Amino acid sequence: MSVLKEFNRVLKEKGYKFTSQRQHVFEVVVENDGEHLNSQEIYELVRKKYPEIGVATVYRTLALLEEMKLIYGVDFEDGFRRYEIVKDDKEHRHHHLICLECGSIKEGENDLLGTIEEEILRKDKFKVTNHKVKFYGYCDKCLKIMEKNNKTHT
Amino acid sequence: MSVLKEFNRVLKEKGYKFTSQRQHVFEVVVENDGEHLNSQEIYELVRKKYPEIGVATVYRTLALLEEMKLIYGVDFEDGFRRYEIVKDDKEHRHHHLICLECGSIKEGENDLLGTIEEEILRKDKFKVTNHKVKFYGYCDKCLKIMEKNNKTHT
DNA sequence: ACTCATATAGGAATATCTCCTAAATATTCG
DNA sequence: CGAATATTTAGGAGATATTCCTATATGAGT
Repeated sequence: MSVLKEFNRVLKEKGYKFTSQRQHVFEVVVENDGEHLNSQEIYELVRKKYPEIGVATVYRTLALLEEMKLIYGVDFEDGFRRYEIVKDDKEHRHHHLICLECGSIKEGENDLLGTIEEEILRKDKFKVTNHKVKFYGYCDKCLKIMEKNNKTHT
Repeated sequence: MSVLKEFNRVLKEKGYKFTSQRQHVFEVVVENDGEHLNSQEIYELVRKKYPEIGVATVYRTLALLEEMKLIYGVDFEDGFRRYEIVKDDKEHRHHHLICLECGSIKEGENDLLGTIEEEILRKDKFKVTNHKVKFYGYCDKCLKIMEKNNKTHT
């Protein structure tokens, strides 16, 4: 699995050790891409394959992975820090569409915000290097359900 | 002070009571607009004027104010939930510019994101009703300092 | 003022996450 | 391979932010 080799390589490059704990945590995050797992959930999943692992190690490893820009922590305001994989090696250029009805989280298109960031540089003299963007509203599915309910009500 | 009367009116409208605790919490948030106070800081400030207040009451009141859409909680990932006043009575249409160098938080222009939200409706079939947007980067001041340091280095 | 539902204080409880330390382990070098 | 060494880990204690619990207090309507 080349993604693991790459992980090993980046670790060594930065002088970190390649331990089985780190490997397992990384694997779980990779295998559950798109799930937005939180630390607890990752801990539970890792324990299935590596029962001896400690909570602190999971937290440490997640922090390390984030520092290495392999993963990315998002706060969906549910009390947990949730993680996802960084896809491109540049910046975390994407955003989330969070449905207020069903709670689903969809990842949005990249690059929508580029022009805005230029405008911010012009207007506010602020050089944007990254962003965390969450749009709240209603997903396609829930919109349709709500429309139908409205019709039956009238 | 008409803002307090308005507060009283909205409380009654929703069947909530106008207590001095709620009044003091609300006042502190209003008086420190732009400061992005967290719950602890609000608690401390309220205690100066109303020493008997309890922590739980402050949390409850902040949750109530947020539910009433009078204030708005933001997570700057420093471990605290921070609050600011909702200015327009519609949506929280603004964003934050967070400097990675000095940690300053500036509030950005409204309405920058309107066109993007239209595009999201078209492309993703997702109806946006609100957003939480944080841009990370470097503020004017820090950019200048960094430029200067670069020059002296070469 | 009386009534009653709601709100509060205060502390205990919970939950997430971090710190601490002795033991374990990855990596390097001979 | 095996020894040396610095890093990493497990496990639990600790820290911190927030919520829950309950008897008491208080606002609002009559």
